[in-house]
Amino acid sequence: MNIQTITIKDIAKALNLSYSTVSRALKGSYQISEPVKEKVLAYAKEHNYRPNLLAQSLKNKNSRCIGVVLCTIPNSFLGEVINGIESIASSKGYLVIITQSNESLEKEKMALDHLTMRSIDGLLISVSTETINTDHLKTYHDRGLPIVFFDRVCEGLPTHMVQSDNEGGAYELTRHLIQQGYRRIAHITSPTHLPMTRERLTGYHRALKEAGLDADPDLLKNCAHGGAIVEEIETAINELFSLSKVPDAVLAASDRMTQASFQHLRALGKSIPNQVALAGFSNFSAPDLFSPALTTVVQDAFEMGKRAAGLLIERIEQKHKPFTPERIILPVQLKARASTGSV
Amino acid sequence: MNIQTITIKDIAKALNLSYSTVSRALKGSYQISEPVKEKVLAYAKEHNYRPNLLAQSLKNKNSRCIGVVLCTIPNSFLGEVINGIESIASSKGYLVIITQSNESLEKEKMALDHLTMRSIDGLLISVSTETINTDHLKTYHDRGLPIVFFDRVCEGLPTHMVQSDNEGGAYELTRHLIQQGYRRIAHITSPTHLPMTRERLTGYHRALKEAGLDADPDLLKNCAHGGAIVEEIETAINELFSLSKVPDAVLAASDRMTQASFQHLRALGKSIPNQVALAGFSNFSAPDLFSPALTTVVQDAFEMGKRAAGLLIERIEQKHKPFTPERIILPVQLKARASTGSV
DNA sequence: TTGAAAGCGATACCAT
DNA sequence: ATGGTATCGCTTTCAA
Repeated sequence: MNIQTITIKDIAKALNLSYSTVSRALKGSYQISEPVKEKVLAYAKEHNYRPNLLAQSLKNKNSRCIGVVLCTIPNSFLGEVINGIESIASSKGYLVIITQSNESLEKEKMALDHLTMRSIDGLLISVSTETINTDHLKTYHDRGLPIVFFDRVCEGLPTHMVQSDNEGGAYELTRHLIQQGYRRIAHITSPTHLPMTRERLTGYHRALKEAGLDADPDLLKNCAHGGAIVEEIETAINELFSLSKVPDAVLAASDRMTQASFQHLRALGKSIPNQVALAGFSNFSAPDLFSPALTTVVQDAFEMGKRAAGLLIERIEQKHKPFTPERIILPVQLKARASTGSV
Repeated sequence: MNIQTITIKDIAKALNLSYSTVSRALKGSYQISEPVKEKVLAYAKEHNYRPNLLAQSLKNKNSRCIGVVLCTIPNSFLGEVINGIESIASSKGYLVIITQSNESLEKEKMALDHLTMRSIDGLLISVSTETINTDHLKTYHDRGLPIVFFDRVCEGLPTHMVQSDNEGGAYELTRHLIQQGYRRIAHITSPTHLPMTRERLTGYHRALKEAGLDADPDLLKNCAHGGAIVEEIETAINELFSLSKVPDAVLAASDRMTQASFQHLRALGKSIPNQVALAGFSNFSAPDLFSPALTTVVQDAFEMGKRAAGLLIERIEQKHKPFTPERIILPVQLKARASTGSV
């Protein structure tokens, strides 16, 4: 249903004008005389005229909507990204439609299909952990849908991407752990096909190498679902602690992984940071309320949303012009706290 | 833009049929012969026909979209509510459009205007703390927009509402605190014009009365912005602790209030639960990771979303039929933890 | 069973 | 400066 009071036709009839004149007057066209403009505007205001956006979209072939696909909304990091997206989008007059993939490729495709059927002007996406093949995105991209990746980006599509400095963050975290005296640092990672995972791994390795430490492959645990399934992380941690040489520190790759690791380490009765240190990528609103307070690398989620939305809208509004895909790397910030012995 | 491959007209031309026949065949109308139906469907599938939902909406005067207005997306409770809403909506073929009011009446009105301009079939709303007057909602409701309230409901509109058992929750929390030996229990509340606030207050008073305790008005602190502004809560707590008779327990009304109270009590160096106990309404995913673990009343956020969406869609699809406004009260669950001395 | 045509609301080209 | 009209893609009434 559409809560519409009057249409252009109503105004035209009431004022004895043609549809086109009213339409033009409403848009402030220079070809319409002042008196007519004023009359139309006044009548429109008085009768609370509101254009039918559906009809406009149908005619103009644009909807001033942008679609967002991400794993899950109840997530401290992504929630802030959404806020960043909305701040830019609404200032430019775009409506944001958010859909969730729940880490499922199937749902990601469905979300994409739905969004495009509803006519979106562009897409912002952080892919699911199952998204190895990107043909579904490529199809739409090739047909002209502007796409910008954020957070979990994908290689292979010539478009913008906005992400955190994953390598730098993992490097800082690892170096910090080493400085604190930890030597057997385990790393719980997301699926390896994600660039993000490889970048973090690179930072981790670089810090180890710089310190002259060996990278023990036993200390690397891969979580195929990126932490969506708690058991996965519990298993990883259990395996780590059944090694002959157990780790003395755990580096977790995401919000959920950090939290799940925390919970499971406590359940196992491990004392943090004495028996084992814990640090991770995370955007909890209050990591200092945990016991002990969590050492984290904080990403600028809001800025990520803003940048991604900005680039997308620029693409949408300059569709004709050629462009060079940009890859934006946002700096992250190490927050050393008690969980790594920093007091 | 619309990623459309072919239209009904294309199919009609290709198969030498009229538009109407194709349209009917696509909908599986009984008036179309099997062979024609099959031909059309096959051709449509082969050429990846996808209906233009904008055009359909314009014609049918429905959009199969429902709008949601809430304070803020990055919120553990509301995030889960959204998931509940989506689970029902998507199963019934509705797209969910989420907008935020950020506790501002102005933004709430704007969100409402935008949503209705985009043609939503119905609205789910949890009002902002500033929403005392509900004329903006009434206007749309009177014009036929189905509305269902959730969480922060409003009186005065003859429509469904879905909320938690606020009175019961506050009662349980207060009774628990009393049982644990606390006697001067402060209550930090949301704005008093919200039914939710009054209900919680009632529960709090009922428990006090039952235990034969006086309700000291000094122990009641009202936060006009419902916790959106941290300073507000800090001030409330500071005032409580500058009383001649300080409280020995604090009952917080929401997620954000609970967290902010926690943080500020710690900043003040108050030992929880020895110097002061803390308990509150909250849906943190891991209240046991706090130090000390938080005693909370947990609301069934997902169920709230499901019920609200279910009622709304029912209203949308049976618009003609008269209905009796329902008020659904969802049970809550007390989780006693260390912050109230329960260890 | 199928087709023709009007119309949803807005826009823009072509006239005047 | 203003009006007439076709069009966007789809649905539906009326006719055949």
